[in-house]
Amino acid sequence: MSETKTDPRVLRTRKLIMDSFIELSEKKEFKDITVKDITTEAVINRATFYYHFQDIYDLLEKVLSEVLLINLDYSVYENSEINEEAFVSIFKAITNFQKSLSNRCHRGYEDTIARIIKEQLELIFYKMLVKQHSTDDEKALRVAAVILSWGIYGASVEWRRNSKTIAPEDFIKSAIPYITNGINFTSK
Amino acid sequence: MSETKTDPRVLRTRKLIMDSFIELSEKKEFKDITVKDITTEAVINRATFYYHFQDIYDLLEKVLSEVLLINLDYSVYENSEINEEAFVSIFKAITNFQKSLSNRCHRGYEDTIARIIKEQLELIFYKMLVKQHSTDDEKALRVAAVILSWGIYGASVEWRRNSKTIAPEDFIKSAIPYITNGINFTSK
DNA sequence: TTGGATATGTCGTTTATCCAACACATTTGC
DNA sequence: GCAAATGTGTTGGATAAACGACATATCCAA
Repeated sequence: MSETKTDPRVLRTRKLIMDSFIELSEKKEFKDITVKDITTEAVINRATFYYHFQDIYDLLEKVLSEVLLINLDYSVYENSEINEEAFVSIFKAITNFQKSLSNRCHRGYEDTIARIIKEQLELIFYKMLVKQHSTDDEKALRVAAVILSWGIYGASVEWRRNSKTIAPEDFIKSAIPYITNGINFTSK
Repeated sequence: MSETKTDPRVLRTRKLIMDSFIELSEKKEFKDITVKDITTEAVINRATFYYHFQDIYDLLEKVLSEVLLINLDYSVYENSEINEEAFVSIFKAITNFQKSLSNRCHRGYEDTIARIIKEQLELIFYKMLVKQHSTDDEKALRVAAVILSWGIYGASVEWRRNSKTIAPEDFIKSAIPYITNGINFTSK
């Protein structure tokens, strides 16, 4: 709730850097983008880059996390408990996100991207679980979040591999009954 | 030529302030715009405003000068000596500029605006005269620039008062022969 | 008229950003 | 293969911008 509001300078600078990176990544592949490119585009000093990010991989992570989070948060605010609707919209968010990535050619960073997606998913699911079950068994909820995140991410991998012709919502909907029944069974 | 390049921070901040001011001046009249409004819109600290501008009138001057200068510079680079074409395009720049102002309602500041326009015109004309006549009689060129700036500005006032139905280019073209003949006569 | 609210301009301190320089790694061209 | 060029990550000192506070001015409603 009460986030200590951060210095407007850092907000500006971070946005400049991230936007410039996104801009550049529409023209070149990630491996061809240098820190100098980014700071030149953003018109900030190269040293300032390192004030905010550890290196260019750190930037990649944070940009991807944020882009993904924007999609996911939307799904969450629309329906703030884990139900069929939420599941479907989160799944669509993931597939959308991966589609936008494939346009930007981050080849060779699939593992990094996969990790980021799962991390963000886990965060989201955990938040929702806490809201839904106000238990204090934090660890159990964390594990549940891990399971859900890996599961839904795995589904997106599967979808991309075989079933791109099926609409994402139909693809995920077909499996949901089994999952949700399972969840209801164990938690009630 | 060799302008000492200025700190990117000040370029950014000045642009933020000026853009915010222009943005605000499309919604309110100048007299209703406060320094706080501007700095809030720009998301900069109020003290920073005073680091760059003496007060809000100073900002008005600089914004107007810059907007006008953009128009004028274009005219100058297109044809860098004072001839009929340059005269016409400068005249059009002035009338354009005044038209854009009348949309933004700077009522009560006509005198300020008139002064700014003449100052900028004088600057432009002086530059062009220096380039054209590489004499070292600086003072004479300054006086000539004053005459030209007042003259062309006066023409724009006259045009706005009576002849808005005539196209600016036709309006100014009708008078040019007499002026340029005069200039050629005295300088050759 | 008064008093509260809002705007102005300034100051001292803290923090973010700039800049030039450095040592080191990687790439590129010959 | 080597040299030159380019990229990386870090440092120390200089400067801009942020922030909170202040005295003062202006405005407006009670």
